[in-house]
Amino acid sequence: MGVTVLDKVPRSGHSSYMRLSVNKQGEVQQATSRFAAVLRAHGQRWTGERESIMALVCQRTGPFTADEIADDLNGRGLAVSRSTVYRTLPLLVEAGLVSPRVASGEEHHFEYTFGSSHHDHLVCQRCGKIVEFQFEAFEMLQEAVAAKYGFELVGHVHELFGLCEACRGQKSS
Amino acid sequence: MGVTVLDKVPRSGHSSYMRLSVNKQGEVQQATSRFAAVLRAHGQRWTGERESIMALVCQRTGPFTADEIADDLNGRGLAVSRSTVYRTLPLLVEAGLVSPRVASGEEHHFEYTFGSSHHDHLVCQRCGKIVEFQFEAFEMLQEAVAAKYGFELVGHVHELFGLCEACRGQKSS
DNA sequence: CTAAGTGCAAAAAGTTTGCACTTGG
DNA sequence: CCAAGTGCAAACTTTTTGCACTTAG
Repeated sequence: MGVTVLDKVPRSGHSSYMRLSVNKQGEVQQATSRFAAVLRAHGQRWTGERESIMALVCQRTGPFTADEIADDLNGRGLAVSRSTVYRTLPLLVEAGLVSPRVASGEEHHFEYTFGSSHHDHLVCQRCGKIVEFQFEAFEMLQEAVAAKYGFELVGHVHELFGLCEACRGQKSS
Repeated sequence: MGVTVLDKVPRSGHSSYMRLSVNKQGEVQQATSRFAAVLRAHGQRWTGERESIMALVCQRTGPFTADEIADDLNGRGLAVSRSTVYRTLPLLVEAGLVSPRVASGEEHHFEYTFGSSHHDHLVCQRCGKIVEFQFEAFEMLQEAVAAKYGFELVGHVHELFGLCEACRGQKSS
């Protein structure tokens, strides 16, 4: 059960860290070929733009928006238009590589959720602190529910909202 | 474990059913007084507009958008401006009466999630069919996770994505 | 080759804001 | 009373589209 505590969501920010662990690389490759396969199956094409987007998305560890991906891409000198990013993200969702996330009154958020690195969020409604958690039991139950209704599970969104320890004290601000 | 199968999300539609079961009425009252209390605690006011919005929101059984609420309100002859709805929904979220939901590329969705009538969703990515499910085990685990990190749980979002039985057949459309 | 994809700029959605007017406490 | 809330219209932000051009298969 891995845990990470972030201070507010780290939006945007051209964080040019393209270095990956060997382990992660394998996952990216797997994700990439899955995307390519899904596209092929739908008579769609594997383009350089889609590859760039995929690569970037795989690096992300937290929620991101379409706009952020576009900016990040351009920040790295990769010329991919905003429209293309907007057109590609839904494809990644369909392919089960990315999941939509709950947006708190702003734009839509997505998150890379392919492979083992999956986790869910516990969000403080007051200060915005996010705790990532992972519980095997949830994953198993989810599979069970999906199966019960004849669904093939592709992804999920699971966010818990509440007040963190610090904020519980000064409740009625 | 209650179950309901909807055919696509029933967006908008001025469905003027204001009739409530006695049981439901109690819940609405409880929700209303909670909202009033939270407002008071923050030095905010209990206005007719907020009451109208609350009442409407309590009737909703599925996801809705700010716009829908505004239209519905106006359809019932209640003059509440769109801005006010946009300004009120976040308050309802803070009060723990409403939870944000995952939006699939459109506007932001919310859902009334106060009281016992709570349920989660299983959504087909291809045809949009939604199955509502409720599993006690999830609720309990969620409380456990929140407690583990010192959070007081207010609400949650839990949506499963996949392909329904019908859509699994014609996968590569 | 030619259907699918892309970029651009324009349009459409969706959401927020400033300001003068109301109103709850 | 007066700080908080509201409506309206304008401003903004985010997302979608039409179209001419490019390109993967």
